This record gives sequence, C-alpha cells and structure tokens, in this order.
Amino acid sequence: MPVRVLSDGARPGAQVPAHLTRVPISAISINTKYSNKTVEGKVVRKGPLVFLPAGNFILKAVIQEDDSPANASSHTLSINIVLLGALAKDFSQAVNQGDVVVASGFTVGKSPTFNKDKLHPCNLQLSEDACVYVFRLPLPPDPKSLLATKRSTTLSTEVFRRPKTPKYTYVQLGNLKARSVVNVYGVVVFFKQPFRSRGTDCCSTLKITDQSNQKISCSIFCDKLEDHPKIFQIGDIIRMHRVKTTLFNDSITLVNTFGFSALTFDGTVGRPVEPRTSSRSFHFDQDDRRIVEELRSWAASQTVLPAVTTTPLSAVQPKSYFDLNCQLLAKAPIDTTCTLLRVWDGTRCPHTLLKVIVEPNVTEGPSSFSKKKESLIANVLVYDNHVEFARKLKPSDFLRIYNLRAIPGSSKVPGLTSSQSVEVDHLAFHLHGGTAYGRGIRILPENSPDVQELERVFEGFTEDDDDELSDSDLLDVWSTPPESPGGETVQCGTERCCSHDIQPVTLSKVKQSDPGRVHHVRVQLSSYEPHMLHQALKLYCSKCTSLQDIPDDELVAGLFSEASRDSGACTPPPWALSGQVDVPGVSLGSSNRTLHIHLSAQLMSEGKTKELIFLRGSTLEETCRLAASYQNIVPVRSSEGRLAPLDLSVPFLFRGRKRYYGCKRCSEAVLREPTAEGVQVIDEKIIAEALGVQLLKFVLLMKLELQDATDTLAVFLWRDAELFFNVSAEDVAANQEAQNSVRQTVETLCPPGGSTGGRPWLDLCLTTYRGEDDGVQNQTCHQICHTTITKLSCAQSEPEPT
DNA sequence: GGTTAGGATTTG
Repeated sequence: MPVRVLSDGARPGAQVPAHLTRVPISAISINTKYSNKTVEGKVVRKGPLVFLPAGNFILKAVIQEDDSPANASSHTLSINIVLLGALAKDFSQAVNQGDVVVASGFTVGKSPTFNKDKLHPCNLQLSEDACVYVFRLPLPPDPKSLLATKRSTTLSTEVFRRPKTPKYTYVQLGNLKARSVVNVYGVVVFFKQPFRSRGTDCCSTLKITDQSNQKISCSIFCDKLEDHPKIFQIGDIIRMHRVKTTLFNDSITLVNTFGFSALTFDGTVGRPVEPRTSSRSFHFDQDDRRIVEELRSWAASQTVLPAVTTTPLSAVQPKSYFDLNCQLLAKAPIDTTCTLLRVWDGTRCPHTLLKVIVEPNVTEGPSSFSKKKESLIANVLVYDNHVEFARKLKPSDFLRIYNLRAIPGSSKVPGLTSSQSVEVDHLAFHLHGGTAYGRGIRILPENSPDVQELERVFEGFTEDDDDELSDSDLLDVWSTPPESPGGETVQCGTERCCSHDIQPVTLSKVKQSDPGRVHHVRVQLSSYEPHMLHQALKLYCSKCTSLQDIPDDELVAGLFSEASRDSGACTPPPWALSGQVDVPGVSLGSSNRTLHIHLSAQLMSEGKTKELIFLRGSTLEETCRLAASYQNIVPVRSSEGRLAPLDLSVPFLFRGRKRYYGCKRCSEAVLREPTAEGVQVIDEKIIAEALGVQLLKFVLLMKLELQDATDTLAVFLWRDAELFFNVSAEDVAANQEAQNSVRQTVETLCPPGGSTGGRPWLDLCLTTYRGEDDGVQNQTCHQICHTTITKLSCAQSEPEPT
C-alpha cells in the first residue's frame, strides 16, 4: 500500500526515508525536478473517491503548510493534490482531514482551478510511484467520542483506520552493533539450503552484504523448513525482521530471534519485486520496493559479488562443479546412502552419460522413456544427507541442484550387481554428502523464471514418431507440472499393511495373472465411481452376503407416515409400560402431536428411562427430532392389535444421528424386551438381537480405475475400504466430517479436472479373484486390500506476522 | 525465551 500511516503522535521527519528532503509548498514551481523531495502539509480538504472508467480512481485534496516559512505569501500555503489509482483508494481510506501528510514521488502540474480557488498556481500529481506518509495526533481514549468528532468534521465517509502495522526501520549492515535485535536488508552472497543441525532445528547459513560493503554471516534456526528464507540463488535479496547481533570471532553475526521472519526477492534488476515467504501476513510497501530496487541496482554495479550461474546439461564440463536447473522425471533408491534422480533440462549433454540400471519396481515415475528422451536424461546420484531430502521429491518437480559435480571416467555405483555393469568413459553426476559450498537441492516454485524457462524448452521437445506408444503417451503425464493447491496442502499416499513379501509388479502383469493371487502395484488413480460419494455407501448382510443400497429418505418417510395412519387399538406386551410424549409442531402455529411410547419395565426400574423407547405413530421427521432426547428409538406400529416393528425397509433403530437397518431375508422381527442386565450401554447389537433382526453393516463400495506405465485396471475397493479411508462407514453414514474426509481423500488422489501429473503414486496390495455374482461367471476381479491412506496435511504454519 | 552453526568440495 503506498499510503503509510505512521504511529499515533509521530512527528513528520522521524520515519520518512532520510534521502528525501522537504520543499516548502510555497517554493513549488513548474519546471523543477522533485525526485528526492517531499512536501508536507495538513489535509484541509479531502474530496470523495471518484470512480473512473476501467477500474481507476481519482481523489482530490488540499493540503496546507502549517509551519510555513514567514516570507511565504498566504495563497501559496495551500496546494491541490490529485491522487490516482490505488493511491487514491488508500488515501480515501487511511487519511482524514486534519492529518498531516508527507508526499514524495509526485509530479508538479499547472493547477486548472487556480483562477477559481486562488490556491497555489501548481498542483501535485501523485500516482503509482508516489508515496504518502500520514501523521496523526494521539487518539482520545473513548472511541465513540472520536467517531462523533470525525463525523462532524469530515466531508466524506472515509473509514477511520488505526495504523495496522508498525513501520519497520532497517539497519545498514555497516551500522550493526553487538547485542541488539534489528531488522535488516541484504544481498545474499553465500547461502546453504536449510540442513538438519545437531540441535533441534534446521539451520540456514548465509552471508549478506549491502551498500556499506560489510559482509555479515547469518544463521537461521527454525524447526520447519517453510519458515526458512526462500533463497534460490546468490544475488537474491533478503529482508529479515528480528535478528539479533552477536559477536563471533570478532565479527558481528546475525541469528534469528523470537518473532523472526524473512522475505526474499529475486535480485535481478527489472524483474517483478515479489516477496517470497510462507508467512500469510507480512508488511510490504513502497519503501520496501524501493529498498529492494536500490539493492538490485547497487549489486548489479558491484564486480566483487559472486556471479550467478547455472549450467545447462549441454554445457557441463567434466570435473566441474555446477548448479543445475532441471525437472525430475523419476527417482529410485540405490541404497541407504544413495538415491538416483533421473532429471532433464531439455538440452543434450555432449558427453556420454552414466547409465544406472535399477529394478523397474523400485522406480518412482516411469521406468523407461522414449529413446529420444532417454538421451537427454541425466542420472544424478545424491548421497547421505541429500537422500532424506530426495525422499520428498516427486516426479515432475522442478529442481535446482546446487554444487553438482560432473565426474568423468568409471566410478563404482553402489547397489549394482555384477551383471549390471557401469559404463566406462562416461560423465557421472554426483551430489556429494555434506553442505559445503551450498550443496543441496531446492524445489523451484512454478512461478520462478527458471521454471518458466525450462517449460519453454520442454515445449519445443517432441517425441520421435516411431516411439512406442505407451512410452510417449506417458511422457505427457510426466511433463505436466505439479498442481499448486491454494491454502492447505494435503499430500496423500498409501501404505500397504499386509505381510506379503512380494515385489511390486506392473498392471499388465496383474491382468495376465490367474485368480487367487495377491499383487503389489504402484499406480495412479485415473477415475472412480460413483462420483456422488454417498452412493458408495451400501448395506451389507454378513449372513447372506447380500449388498443393498441405503433406502432414500423419501421412501422411508412414506413408510413412516403409512405406519402412523394405522392407529387401531393396540395391546402392548406385558413387559412394557406405556405412556405418551408431546412432540412440538413442525412450524409455528401447527399444533403439538401426542405420540405413544412404550418402555421396558425392566429398564424403567433401573432408572434408564431415556435409554430406549418404542415409538408409535411418529413421522420420520418426528423420530429424528426425538432421537436427540432418547439414546435408542425403535419405531413400532400397531399390527392386528399388537405392537410390532416396522417393515425392515426402514431403519429398525435410531441412535442419535445414526440409523440401523436389518436384513429382510435373514431377520424375523418381533417385539421383545432387550435383556439389559449387566449391560453398560444398550447398543444396536443388543437391540437387534432382542428383536430378531439380522443387523446390516454399513460398507463403502467403490470402483476405481488404476493406471501405471503399462496398463489400466478396474478394481474394487470394498472389504478394506474403511481401512483404506481410515473412517468407519457407519460414521460416513451419519456425519458430515467423515463424508468430507472421504471426499477430500478421493479428490486428492484424483483431483477433479486435474492433470495426471498432480496425482500421487499409490502403493497398493491387490487380490485377484473369480467374480461369481450378477450372472457373470468366471470374470476375474481385483480388490484393494491391506492398504491405508497416509495423509500429510501440511496446514501452512503461521509464523509471527512481519 | 534461544543449543544448533560459525561456508571453504569427495567414500561413492
């Protein structure tokens, strides 16, 4: 925001950048440059915010010098100011009549209203490059009186705003004093990606400099990676709030302290000034922009600063260390200290590259590529501490690998058997262990210029026509950049929890196999049914193994009202005590209804009057309402003068928000008193048993289409669906939260309208069996078993606002 | 209310 409201009571001059000098209003004239000048005055008139075409704004105001030089003539003390665009909007909101403002970055024009208002012959025009600092007297203690005063004295209906964010001051690196807490800006001249320290945190070490030419080392300790400064390359500009100065080896060093936060910026002159941060709220204004731009142009003029270079694969020299921007296509663990990253940058390295052979089933991402693409792929071996970071990488991620080493000749590659020879006369790429020289890997964000450059190069890449279809088709999957979901990031994967000791196979292998087998696969979810997830919920009878849909509410309500009309005389069973309950009318003015209830005499005698009622004559809606007051409600009707359960097309039991159904085929429902002796909780099982009802189980049934590099396969998710989604189907039937959880999981595995590149790879255990139902004999079916979702919900943590 | 690191090429 270009309008800065400074602390209550602050006086002009205190926080305006020091390089600006004030010009008296009376001295303003056309044909003079005012690039480093300010004017100061009290707002004596503030016009309304006027909307212009194309979403633009204009606002006019008059400011008056209130501590003017004695020799100024009175008519030149006040000057019209014209504000345009966002500045006008901000001014309208943040500035009140009576405030003292300091303006900079304005241009001077001839005042068209001079003849009319007899004010200054010039006006000040403030647009994009201008800045307005607002000073305001301390507020009276009672906000009500303040508002009243304001209303009576302002011309427009502006919102009076207390300053939201304090103004930060930044100490030049040459002026740092030991043992203080400061805010600083600097150009990064050295940095390491965050690495795990021996203590509790990750550590970023960096060195920064500024116009004072001091080079200051910094150590940033944060547990969470996202709180660390997002430094991509030397020359980036960093702003840090709340770092403390300490002395080490006679030099000032900076360490983060309580409330630390950092913004970083691309250090290239001319690029957009976009702060990089994980923090959801931070202070950033025209002054910050100016500081960043000044540091950029200063750094550009400095020859002593290290040059920023990345090297494309086409220019890599043997024996050199270099930084590589690339896209990850596939990765595979080699052993505990080494991981293979298969990357490309769209350029061809002139040297023969190392080939590393790994089992296809340990590879994440495609295990083979078209010949043409294969010739562009570099195999990067990352060691030791980088293995842990490599675990987090996904195929299709854009990476910057720092201090990668190109090693010519034959090297031994760990994990290879003797039959898998390593080519001699090749170039191998190693990311050695440790963090010396900033060695490490960073995932580049989608909006980074480096990523955009890579994408441009990839766009120019076409597959050979004679390539095998399966490979080239799948390339599209891998060339697709990852989705960047807004807000909370949910990363999903799956984990097998079976005891099978078998290696993963491809889907084409699964398709060829006989029923009665178990397979492990690594796949993506390409589609699922039903799309209306409530339709995935079914009722299952474990006795006759039948599966049925849950009756819809309309049908159930109809059966209830039909039963409620049957109001013939009715003799309750001898074990029951009968009574009545009033149910308030549904709408205002509709009369209360009196319903018959019957209770177990046994339970009554134990004082358990709320635990179970048999309810007669109610509608579905009334039953649901009463379910809030009674733990168990069994709807009953009068049948041939006796009390009987309702037809099993409707729930035989309501327990809170949960409804329970019985199997029509396997139940012989009669009304009996439950034996609740020694029973702590009367639940659906006890009641079902008493009523002779075969309880139906809620289950989830989905049909999923899986895909990998070789094929697609339709599988069922049923027997272990609850394990898979980590919810109970009964909860899904009753509560929104569980439904949302299932929906969210499915949508993360298979984003609606999303590209396949954003879909996670899933490790599944499949059983293959002979389907017998539905008259389709001998059909081979597949089912996901022994597999559970692992959901990493990375809610953006909220560091202290900066 | 503050240990960790405090740059400085490699086992492969």
